[in-house]
Amino acid sequence: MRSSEFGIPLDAVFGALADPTRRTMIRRLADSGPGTATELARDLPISRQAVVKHLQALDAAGLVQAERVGREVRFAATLDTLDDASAWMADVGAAWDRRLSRLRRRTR
Amino acid sequence: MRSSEFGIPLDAVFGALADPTRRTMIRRLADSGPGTATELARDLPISRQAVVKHLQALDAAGLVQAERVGREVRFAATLDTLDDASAWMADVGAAWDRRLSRLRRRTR
DNA sequence: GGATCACGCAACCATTTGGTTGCACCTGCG
DNA sequence: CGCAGGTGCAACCAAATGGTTGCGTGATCC
Repeated sequence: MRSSEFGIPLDAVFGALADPTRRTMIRRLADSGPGTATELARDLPISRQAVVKHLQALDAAGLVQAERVGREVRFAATLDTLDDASAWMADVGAAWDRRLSRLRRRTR
Repeated sequence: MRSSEFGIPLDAVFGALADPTRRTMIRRLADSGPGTATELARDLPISRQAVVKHLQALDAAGLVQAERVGREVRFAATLDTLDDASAWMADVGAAWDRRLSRLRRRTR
């Protein structure tokens, strides 16, 4: 099981997901479709600039993708990256389960 | 479809997973079995105290469980919590996919 | 009983993070 | 053209993070 070749972005992905505001944003983008920083900021208790910074974090993690449309910049969720994170978790979980069954077989 | 009732710990879980040292630790615990802070510190380039702090973070996230054995404290991985995180990601992914297929049906 | 080993607590430090405000720069529209 | 709306810096700030060191306490082993 070609485990363990997880790239560098895990830091960024988990880091991005660690913030509730950021989670809210990507959720919003995921089910209401792409939007601009200014739009996002309208629904949130923080300034547009704060939103921009969060979007940068999400972008760095590959969780969001920017596209310029005239004078505005629309951000869309790109959730392929979540797979890497899922894979990592599954991998650790597998190791643990493997160890447990090994033990179970041995003891009592 | 019991979606959306994700507890508070998502912050803690993703936050804990965001740090490479912490990921290394839980991986180590997952496939080499439980260990103490002092042991962990031997394999890592940081002090025991730093390891302790990381373990606190992992514990707060419910990713690790402490058990006192005589004069030492052994930490074991408890990965049920990962499921919550997985579920969250799956949920967002689902929303996104739903939206995509809705669009695909509509445009061209 | 005494030396030792692992742990717990606290102070302290540098850097990162999440947020703000102010202002300059484009781009589209009437 | 002129102006309004959206973006893009940059400076600045408080709090959280990841790390250190020093020292006190408690269990174990001979």
